Amino acid sequence: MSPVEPRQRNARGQGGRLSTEIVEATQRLIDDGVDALTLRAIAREAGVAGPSIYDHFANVDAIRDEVRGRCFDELITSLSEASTAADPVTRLQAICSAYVAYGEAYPHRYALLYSFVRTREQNTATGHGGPRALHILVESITGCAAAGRSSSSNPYDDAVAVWACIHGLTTLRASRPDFSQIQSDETLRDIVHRQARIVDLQPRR
Amino acid sequence: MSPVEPRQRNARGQGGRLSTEIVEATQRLIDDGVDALTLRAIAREAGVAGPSIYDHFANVDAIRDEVRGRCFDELITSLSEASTAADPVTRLQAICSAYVAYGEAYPHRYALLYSFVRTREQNTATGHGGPRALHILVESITGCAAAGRSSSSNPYDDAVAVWACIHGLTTLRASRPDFSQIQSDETLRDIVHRQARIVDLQPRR
DNA sequence: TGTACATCAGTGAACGCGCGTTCACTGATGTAC
DNA sequence: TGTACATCAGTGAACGCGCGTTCACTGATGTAC
Repeated sequence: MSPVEPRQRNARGQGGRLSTEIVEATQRLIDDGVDALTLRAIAREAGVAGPSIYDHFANVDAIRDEVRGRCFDELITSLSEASTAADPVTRLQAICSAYVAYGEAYPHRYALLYSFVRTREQNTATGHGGPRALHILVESITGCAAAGRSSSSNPYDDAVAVWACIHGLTTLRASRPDFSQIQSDETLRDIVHRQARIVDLQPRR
Repeated sequence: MSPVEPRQRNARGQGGRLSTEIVEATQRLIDDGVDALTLRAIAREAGVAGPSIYDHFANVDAIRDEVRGRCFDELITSLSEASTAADPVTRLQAICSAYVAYGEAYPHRYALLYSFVRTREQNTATGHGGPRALHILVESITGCAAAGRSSSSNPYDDAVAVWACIHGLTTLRASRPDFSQIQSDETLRDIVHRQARIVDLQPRR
């Protein structure tokens, strides 16, 4: 549990590095699904004494917010990297697959993104991940419509619908891992196609 | 916080009533969004000494499971009661509205329904709410298809899709209360119509 | 080149608190004789 | 009708624990002279 050899303290002038180590330690605890994220548990995981946290963060919520922001960045990066295919429908599909895959790979990080937000400051501080993800979807659906592959007359509205639906599928996959229908790629495909009003070139079946 | 006059103990033979009072107290705490649901907090809310809980429940998880089961029953009842309209599309829409409305009225109860399940026993003990809700959707979509109002060739698959999507909309509404697009009835209507493959008699607009 | 001092990056002990859990108990109410 | 006893529905005190937070401290490393 605790590291065998004691942590080597950062060199003079490198004190800020502990800040990153604290955030990474917290992310590990979140990934492990710990129920109670405490300051002392974070300090233990980072290999540091409890009070050392205070030089870098005011409290656990501040650390959690930092992790949340990182996770949003990760997710957005993942969506951008998936957005490479030339065919607009393939691209939309890849973006949505990447979205769901992130939630599947890191269910606790994903849950953190959409956890109840206590204060308005937290909301405005880290709440931009949703709109950024949404923007990628809007662009993608706009591309499908421009290519005549979607009958969407309002890509923004349809992107919101796609977002809500793949969010639902992602969280259901986490809470019902035994429900094969929900885990199926086919289900994801159908949901996205319908909400994005994709016009199939050749109807399936 | 604590009741003014001390709780009157149950009459002889009525000891089991405290069990219900404990569950109700826990539900109040959950509705209030308390972060840490502790045995002592539940006892305080129920107006009872901490150890008194042990006569009725082994631990907090057992109480939470009981609350979870009740909430599933509530939700299913609410869906059934909404399922009255003669027109099958109106009926499906009413069921989905009731679903989302439950999550809106009791966001913390709804979150409890879909929270991570620790043990398989808990899952099988209270996990039947999902399938029951799903069954109502399957029947409703089947009704739409039979009336020629849905082009669904597989009501079960489409019901799963509808379920995942309205689940996503419900949780997004809770975590993004300021996002008006998500709160809109129009968005809910569009999502359900598309996933249930509803054939509009007269195209909108 | 020495040396005194300042600063940096943390540590260890201590505090008061709420927690889960145990244990012997209490007082009201029913029941056997 | 009395009375001793059993049972029921809890209670209060106590325990050991982990928590957040404070405070004075430590020891390594840079810097001024």
